[in-house]
Amino acid sequence: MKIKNDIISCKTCVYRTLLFGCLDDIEYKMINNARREVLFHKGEKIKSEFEKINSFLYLRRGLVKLYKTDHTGKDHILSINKPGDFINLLCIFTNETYNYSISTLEETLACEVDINVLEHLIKANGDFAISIVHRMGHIAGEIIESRFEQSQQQIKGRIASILLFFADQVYHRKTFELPITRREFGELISMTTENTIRTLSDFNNDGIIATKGKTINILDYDFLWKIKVNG
Amino acid sequence: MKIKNDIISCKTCVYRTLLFGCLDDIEYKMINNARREVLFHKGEKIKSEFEKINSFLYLRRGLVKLYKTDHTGKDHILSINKPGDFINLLCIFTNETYNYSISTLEETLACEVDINVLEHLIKANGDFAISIVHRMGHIAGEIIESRFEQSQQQIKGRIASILLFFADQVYHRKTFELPITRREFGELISMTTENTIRTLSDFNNDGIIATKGKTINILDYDFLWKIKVNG
DNA sequence: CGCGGCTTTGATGTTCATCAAGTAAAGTGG
DNA sequence: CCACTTTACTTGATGAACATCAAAGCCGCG
Repeated sequence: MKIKNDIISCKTCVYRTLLFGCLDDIEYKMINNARREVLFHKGEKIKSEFEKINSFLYLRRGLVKLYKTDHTGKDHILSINKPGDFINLLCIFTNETYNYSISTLEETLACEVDINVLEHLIKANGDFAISIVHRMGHIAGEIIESRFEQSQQQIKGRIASILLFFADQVYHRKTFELPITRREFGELISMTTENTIRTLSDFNNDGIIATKGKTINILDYDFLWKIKVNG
Repeated sequence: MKIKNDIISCKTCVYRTLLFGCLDDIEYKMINNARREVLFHKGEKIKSEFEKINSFLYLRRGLVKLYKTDHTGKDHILSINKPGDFINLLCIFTNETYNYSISTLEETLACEVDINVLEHLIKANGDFAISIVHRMGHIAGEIIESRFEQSQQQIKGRIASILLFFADQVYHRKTFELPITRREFGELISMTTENTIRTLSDFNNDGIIATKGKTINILDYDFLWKIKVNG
């Protein structure tokens, strides 16, 4: 972890309008003053479950996983978050602790804002409060939707969903380097490493994708969508 | 559905302090004026997925299920909500539509508050905004936790969890009438009706519970808890 | 009384986890 | 830089968990 000193102003941040668009200049300066940029290298743990929440976090660059460890020591990945995501917004104002851990999958640049300043602004600026509540609703909706989707899918559908997630939401390309191991892939879809590998091999043999190590090339995008939706 | 005219004042409502404790008298009257009590009979659909959200709902009495229907027509129950729960708080301020349907499992009395009034109060009263955001965080935390739990459990653990949920959270008794059918039980734990019945029969034969139709009597509470935690 | 939905049990097959074993790749210390 | 250790990846065999199909009893309701 490295705290950056040559931090970029929020004014040039493409993600600024996502959440802070309704702040006036003075309020906005408060955020900027209470803010620090932090650079994490790959594989670093940003936050631990049960750690006290004292900042608001969002990603400028990189990729992280949100996960929980069960009593047998096995990890379960809740979601993978990308630039623009507010990785702790949903649980931030509970006055409690994180209910998941966060680790980086790539070198990651994050903004960290003092939670007290955010709380002050929610109290002071009604429009900002509304925008926070809106944003929380959207994040919750995504969680509900992904849970609903997974409960209908078998392993092929779940693998297809994750591959399409990386292609459409993260890399915006049909060829990309998978940022997670096969084991993490399994932890993300609640399947074993072995069956995850087997299914990826099946997709490869069937000509739906081409795999070479961590490189994935989606050959039949439409068919992958059919698998995602139907199974 | 029946709109009650002899509505009870919020002042005597035991659930009032849960969310409206920080409102002053004038604000509180605004809520009260924008509020109506609605009585639904058993099996009634309160809200449909894709319906526009225009009110805030919470339960005074009764029991409801939140669920989604998939493209094959099969229902998936997201959660069962009891008095005191804010059944649409998490998705309410998205300016969008419900992302699940809500139906009653028993005769249910609900309070419905105009969403515009709530939005106005969030903007005007900072402490109220904070309490809303806190409450949303807690609800989200419960969803994340239940998802994490389910991903580790097989059918026996999931059945045990639901039985303990009804005993501990809903009825506060070890003997109760199951408010859902066996099919709905399956929809709640993402298992088939047949295997749900089989497992309940196993628990019955093993002397962990005693079942007679919809009546459930938990005989070995501690063992049920072990099943919930270990599998 | 007959129909439809709920419940239950059994038989069968599919999906997935587990165990085992081996190869490849990546990190580690001398 | 190389030997060594660890971690990641892969395939196969086996059994457990679960879905599906079928059939029958039960119960409430028009």
